[in-house]
Amino acid sequence: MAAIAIGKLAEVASTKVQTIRYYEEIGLIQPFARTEGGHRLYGPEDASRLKFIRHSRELGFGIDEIRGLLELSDHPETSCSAADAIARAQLEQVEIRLEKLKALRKELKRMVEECGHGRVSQCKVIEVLRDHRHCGGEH
Amino acid sequence: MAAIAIGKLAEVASTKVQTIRYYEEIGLIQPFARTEGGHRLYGPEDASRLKFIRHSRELGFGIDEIRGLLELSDHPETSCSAADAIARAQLEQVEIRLEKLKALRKELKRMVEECGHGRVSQCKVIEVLRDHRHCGGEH
DNA sequence: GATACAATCTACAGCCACTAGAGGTTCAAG
DNA sequence: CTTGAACCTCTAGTGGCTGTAGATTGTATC
Repeated sequence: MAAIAIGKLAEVASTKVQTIRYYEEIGLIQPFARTEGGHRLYGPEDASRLKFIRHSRELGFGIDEIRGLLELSDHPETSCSAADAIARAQLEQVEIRLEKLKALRKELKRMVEECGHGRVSQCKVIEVLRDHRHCGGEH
Repeated sequence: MAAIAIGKLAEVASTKVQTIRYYEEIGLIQPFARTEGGHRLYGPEDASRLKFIRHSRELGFGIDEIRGLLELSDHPETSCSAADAIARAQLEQVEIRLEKLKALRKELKRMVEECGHGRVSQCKVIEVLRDHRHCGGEH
């Protein structure tokens, strides 16, 4: 059987060894066995699982959501509406963050564009930070 | 003199009391005095300072950057180019995050749009999470 | 079989920016 | 003078890892 050590698993899934051990601690992934000396042993399906986790994290899913998605992934016969709901909720969150970030960029842009490069006493950057009312009420 | 207690300061700056104490711990703000019993006393300039800190945090500046901005704010006679640089760096970070978030939204959108609402075994959401290659190479 | 050295083990501390709680003290209103 | 809200300090927890120390194990080479 093609058992691999934790280092190799980390490599194929572009993760750190510690991260895998952390995922084990919180119950996301388990080695199928250990060597006599206690080294963790993983199979190919663990690599898939870990990649699934990492990809979900990249997409901004939290650990609890990933737990849910993994649960679903482990039960292919169930309806995928739960997965859909989780993804939709995440999309909504992303949209919200996106809007906030856009407002933020607008304000920062104005700040640096209005900077006269003189003394701090006339600095728009500092002034805007000092007084929220300069923001045009976007947040 | 118009000394106010920490609760009032928290209120006027829309902060939590604990947050102010935390800011004190890390050296961002200090009460000008204490009562005999040990209660912190603040003046109006502390409210401005705290608002400055909070607004900067809302704009995504980290504590160390805020430390720098406060330092500049305290020295109005110096050049504002440092403040400008900090703000520009922050703007750049925001642009980067914005781009990432947009790519993310795109992927999530495609995920939920392609979901056939059937079984998990045919679910696009799960499938995409499983295999990064479904992403169109955006990240 | 000995040796060297990389990889792994456990356990714990630290990161950021707070937030929450316990258990006790002080302040201000009535 | 009593009540009760607000305050005090101290400690621990959040999320999602990351890093370190010191010991042990696995493997390649001689």
